[in-house]
Amino acid sequence: MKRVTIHDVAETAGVSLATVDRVLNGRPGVRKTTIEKVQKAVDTLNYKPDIFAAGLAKKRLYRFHFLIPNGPNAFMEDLTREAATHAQTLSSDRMHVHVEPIDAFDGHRVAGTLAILDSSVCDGVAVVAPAFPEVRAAIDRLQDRGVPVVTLVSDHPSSTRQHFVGIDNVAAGRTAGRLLGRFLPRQPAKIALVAGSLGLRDHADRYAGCRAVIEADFPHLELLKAREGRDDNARNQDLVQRLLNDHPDVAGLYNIGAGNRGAIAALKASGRADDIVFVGHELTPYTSQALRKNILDAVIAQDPGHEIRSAIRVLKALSDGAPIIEGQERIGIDVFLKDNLPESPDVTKST
Amino acid sequence: MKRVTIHDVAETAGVSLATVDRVLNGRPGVRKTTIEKVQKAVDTLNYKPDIFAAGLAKKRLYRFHFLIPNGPNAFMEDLTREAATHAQTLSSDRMHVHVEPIDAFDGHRVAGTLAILDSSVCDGVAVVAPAFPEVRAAIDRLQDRGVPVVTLVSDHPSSTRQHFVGIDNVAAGRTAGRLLGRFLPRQPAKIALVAGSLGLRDHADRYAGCRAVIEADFPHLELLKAREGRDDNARNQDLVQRLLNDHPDVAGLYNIGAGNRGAIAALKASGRADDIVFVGHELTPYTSQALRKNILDAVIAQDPGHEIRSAIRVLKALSDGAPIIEGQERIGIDVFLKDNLPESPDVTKST
DNA sequence: AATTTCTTGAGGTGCGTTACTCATCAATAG
DNA sequence: CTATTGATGAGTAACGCACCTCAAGAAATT
Repeated sequence: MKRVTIHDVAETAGVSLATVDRVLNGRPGVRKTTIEKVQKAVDTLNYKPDIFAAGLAKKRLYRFHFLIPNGPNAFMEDLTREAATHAQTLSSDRMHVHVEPIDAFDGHRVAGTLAILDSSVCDGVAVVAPAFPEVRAAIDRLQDRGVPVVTLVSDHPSSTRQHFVGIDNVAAGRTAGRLLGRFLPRQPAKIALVAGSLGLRDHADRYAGCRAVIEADFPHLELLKAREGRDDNARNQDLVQRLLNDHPDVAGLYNIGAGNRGAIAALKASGRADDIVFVGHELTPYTSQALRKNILDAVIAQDPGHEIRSAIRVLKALSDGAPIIEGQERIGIDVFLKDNLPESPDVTKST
Repeated sequence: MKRVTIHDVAETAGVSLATVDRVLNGRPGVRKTTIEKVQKAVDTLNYKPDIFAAGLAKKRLYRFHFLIPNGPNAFMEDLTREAATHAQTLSSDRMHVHVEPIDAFDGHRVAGTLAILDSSVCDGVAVVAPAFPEVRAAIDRLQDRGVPVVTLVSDHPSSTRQHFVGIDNVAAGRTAGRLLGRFLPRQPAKIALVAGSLGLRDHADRYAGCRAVIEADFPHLELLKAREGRDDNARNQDLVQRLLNDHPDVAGLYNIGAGNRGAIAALKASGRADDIVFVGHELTPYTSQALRKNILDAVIAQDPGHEIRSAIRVLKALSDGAPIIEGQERIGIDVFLKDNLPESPDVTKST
């Protein structure tokens, strides 16, 4: 069980240490046949470089920037908190995670933030990318400069980002639709929809997924036109209140985006919270409590901790040129009922 | 942004390198006041040892043994596969994960396997612990010998195991109960129950959770007496077939344990698959397909990949004497409908 | 044949810790 | 006053790899 070192590789390949080093680190000046000899030796010996020694010698440093929207959004706050927590924990692992709050509605500012980054200050970027063309362009340019970029939560499929860490929002919407369909009695009824903005890709995807399922499998249910509340609690409260007033026969409510607090308040005030099946997104102290109180009936969520850790793993792999284990990086669409809530609502303690 | 090394600590503490080393590694022969001086220097400089250098110098090796039941259980096979996959990946991280299949029904054999381990051959053990007193005793003895032990999937709360990696099965049962209650129409009906054995702690917990929810929130539903099929497909098929025959008014089915394949077959054969709400556990190729075909209506699951990774992290932390980040190690109770299934049914590829 | 270019060997240094040994020096006990 | 113990300094050899230099032989070019 002794470790295989470059010495062993050199010996069995019949070359010198220097040559092995040249091959292993892709340095020039080695004949093709020699390269193959070395590679064969590596394979037969199953040589793996010692990450400790390599890391030490390389003085490797992983400097990652996380751009996460600020603002009063509980989910983004969770993301930020998780990232900050890991920034602490991982500083001993030669990883410097820098969390930079961004204004998700100001594309130029975000693009500007991305524009000043390059490989001299940063080895990888994870960004919750607002869907502006200038942001997409900035991502592409960053990649050209050799900085790997992963998109977080919200994807930019047309950009050259190396990886997307997040959930399939169409599937999430389908899941919401099925829960609504199955929780509601099998009789004609209306379902009210509230979104942040259908201009946002994730919201549009969820909407499409939900609609597809309802139309296909629950044709007795009627989806009302989606109202846009910009993920704002006050606006959502107002919207839901009005929807409930205008439609006494609304039996279901799906909040596609954030701002559940407003919807919860309106539903509570209406006195119809028990009768209306309400499905929302993201686990927060508010949605947890609403689930416990039977105001919310189900929450579709993604785990911010998993997402941050996955993003870090992926960025590290990209920096190292290591392969990404797809199965490990798949973010699940979590379904929470009142019974399978995690024990503590605050995901992370300040330890 | 320069790295702080022990040299810096030694300098600002006004002591020698050797003394810093003694303090940092808890070696004897240092006066209390000196220890404090060093510690203060560490704090003010915010010194963190370089894991690369430390790992290299220490020639640290993490040898973990995973004892996982063999036999034709898809979930255990997944666990085994995940562990094996990580054994490969992590060998470069100086971790040697050894997977040892055990016979979960032979307590003495398992206890014997545990008995021959000690700190000279193994730095940590994760075991899917069969609920035999001799196994519990063996775990306790292993810990006494200085080998940290975590229980996996199935807990031994009364043993001295350092940690449990798995889900809260009462909550899982509650979740199943609520899904049944909400998916079924609000009218009197019977729910059939199949378990592996109510002598198994996890199964008993799930049963209790399900019963509690049904009785409290869905009193119009009647839970039939749980039949025990020993997680065996043939037996389960037989059981379900008989249950459906004997009770034409059965509207729901909850398979508490493994052996979904048998239940699925029986349900399919009965021609009542579409009408009966069927909730089961664990995501396998069979349950995935049954969900897609509307035979299964919901699957409660735990992610074997998460569990293996969590166990490894916990064992590593225990070996290092490092703290465990509870929030990160909490295993979620996953709910799968046909819409939020992971893309590929086989969780891991052979790369 | 002379010259240039390519390829390889030999060797060294540094990375930050760990885990030693050996030598001091002081305080304390006998 | 000496022997003993305790606390500390000083130094060093790994650990395995990355990266660099210098030199020399081989091959290709002119």
